Amino acid sequence: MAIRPAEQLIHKAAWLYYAHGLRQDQVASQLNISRASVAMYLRKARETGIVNISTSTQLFTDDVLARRLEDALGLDSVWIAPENAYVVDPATDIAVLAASVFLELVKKGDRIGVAWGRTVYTIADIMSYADLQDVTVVQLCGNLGAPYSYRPDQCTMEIARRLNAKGLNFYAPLVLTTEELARGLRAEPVIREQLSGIGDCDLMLFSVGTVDADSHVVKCGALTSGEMEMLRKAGAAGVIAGQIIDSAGAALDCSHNRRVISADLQSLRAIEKRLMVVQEDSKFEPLLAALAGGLCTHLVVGAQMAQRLLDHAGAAGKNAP
Amino acid sequence: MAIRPAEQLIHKAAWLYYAHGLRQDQVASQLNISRASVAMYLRKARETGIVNISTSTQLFTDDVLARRLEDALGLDSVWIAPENAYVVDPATDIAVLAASVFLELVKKGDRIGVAWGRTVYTIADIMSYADLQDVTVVQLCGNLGAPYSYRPDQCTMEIARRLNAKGLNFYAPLVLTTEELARGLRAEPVIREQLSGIGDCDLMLFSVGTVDADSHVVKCGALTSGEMEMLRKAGAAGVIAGQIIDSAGAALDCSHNRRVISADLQSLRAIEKRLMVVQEDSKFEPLLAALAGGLCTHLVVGAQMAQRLLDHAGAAGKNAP
DNA sequence: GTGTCAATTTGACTTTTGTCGAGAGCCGTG
DNA sequence: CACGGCTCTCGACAAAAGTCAAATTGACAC
Repeated sequence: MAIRPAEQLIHKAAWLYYAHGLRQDQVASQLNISRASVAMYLRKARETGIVNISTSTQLFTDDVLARRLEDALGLDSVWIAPENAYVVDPATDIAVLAASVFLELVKKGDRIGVAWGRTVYTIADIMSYADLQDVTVVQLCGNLGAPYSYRPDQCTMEIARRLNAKGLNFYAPLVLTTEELARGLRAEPVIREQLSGIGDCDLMLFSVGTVDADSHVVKCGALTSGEMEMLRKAGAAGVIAGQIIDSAGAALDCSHNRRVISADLQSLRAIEKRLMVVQEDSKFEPLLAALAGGLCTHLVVGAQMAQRLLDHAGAAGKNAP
Repeated sequence: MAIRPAEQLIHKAAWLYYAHGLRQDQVASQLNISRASVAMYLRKARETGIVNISTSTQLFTDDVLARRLEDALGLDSVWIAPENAYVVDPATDIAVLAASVFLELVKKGDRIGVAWGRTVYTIADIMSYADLQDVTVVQLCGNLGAPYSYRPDQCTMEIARRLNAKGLNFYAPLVLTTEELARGLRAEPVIREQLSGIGDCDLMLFSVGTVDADSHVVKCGALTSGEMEMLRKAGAAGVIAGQIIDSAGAALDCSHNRRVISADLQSLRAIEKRLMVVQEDSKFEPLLAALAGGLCTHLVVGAQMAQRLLDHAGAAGKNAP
């Protein structure tokens, strides 16, 4: 019988195996199929998120360093990926941790804002599947016109797919050529609606970009390296969802920001849980800017970066009083 | 080195294996231990709840029968354990499902009320481990003086142990000989505090007892079969947390209820999620009584019982208009 | 009818995992 | 300091799970 085995069989096999603790051959005889099929169904069950295998990220917050950072920075929670005994490379380790943390923070019924970039896409890519109900994933900023590897819509859709959620894409370019056009587009009902819905999110996933010639926004063509150079001289310190922020974490008053279609920082701050993930050690300054702006509540970083942050906070603390 | 490998190693092994997807031998070489040890740590990780393997109970609510029951009874959610292709026996199947559902409903930070009885204890016994933070499990009624297999405190403690939660026991007998003594005891600060804390629970797990000579409360010696006989004549229809309810689901006006140390039904109804589990088909009448009293919001039953409930609701519906 | 196609299933094989008893280090005790 | 008792660890074997190419099946078009 080559009838589509439907979710029914997958679910049943998963139930017998994982919930009742039967062995695969026992499941096979219960369902009158071969053990090989059972093995296949179980793989599908894991890939679909019908079964969920998660490991506690407790240890990574229990770290003394993490606790001290939480206090020093006034964050809800900090996770630190240890960098001594890493598995593949520090960046991947951080992404794996971030994916677990993210899945731990998602609740059914949630509305989730997702930014973009290499970090976010890496997380999406290694994230395991979940079968959450009534979850919506919304794109936080416009798209890139040119085809590029880690596009905002790709990040959004991939995460939505993994969570078995609805993905809400942004059908607008990230950056326009004139401010007037950007204003006009923002006023469009479809766009306006999406932008105003961002504040209703329960959770947000993002990273922060650098403001040098290697920056993501430069490489993807949203800005030339010359423009970036000028912006940096004007006080640019980081990039959040396509927008330039200064070292205080406020949106920089510049033409680029006025030509961008993206969630404004005010709306982002209205989101209860804002998970920021930083992989590269080179993102120290941008990270500081984002923290200064109170843009994140939950943070995942590597051990090295964590130490730098704490040293910085300690030094600043000592200078202040 | 026979130093206690602490949670540290267990956690690390679990992380590499489950989050990073390494094989056991790879984990072993990473941690410089034998693969056999890795296998052992992983088992411990599962037993501790450091890793969590859960399977969606979606299918059991998606059932048409379940949906119709939700509507007919006005419940938030109904799960039906299919009884045709059962694994061990219907009762165990129901308990396995109930345990999964229960774990799905628990959130960290929750306060959970737990009643007692064979059903509750069975669920506790097969429930997998979880590593939840800040969870408190409170006992909903007093204890039995005589040693008995499914004691209230055992149910509470076992569930607390599985969830890695704090267990709050009731240091009072379930039923006293005089009403006066019961009143006095209820007024005791320790007891009063515990009783008044019940309404603050987020979740409650309970079953309902029968009111015949085979009843749990009779077998454990809280009531003689003669007393039970009289209570039944007086309108007793079921038992909830040691208290007798009538067919409308209200506390029966009787001496026994006045001599019992237990959460009053009003407090129970203040709990947001009230999960009731019924294993035996013989509990049809008690179940109806509990439903009539609006005592549960979430229900787990077997297919046969579900069908009877729906037939009953349908018949009642037809008679009414 | 019957040929084609894609999906599903399976048996046989390989790899991975679970388990057990033996051994080794640690500690308090006599 | 020798002695069990204890826990942790490991090697080797047995059991279970993963994988793949080949076979079967039903649907559909001709």
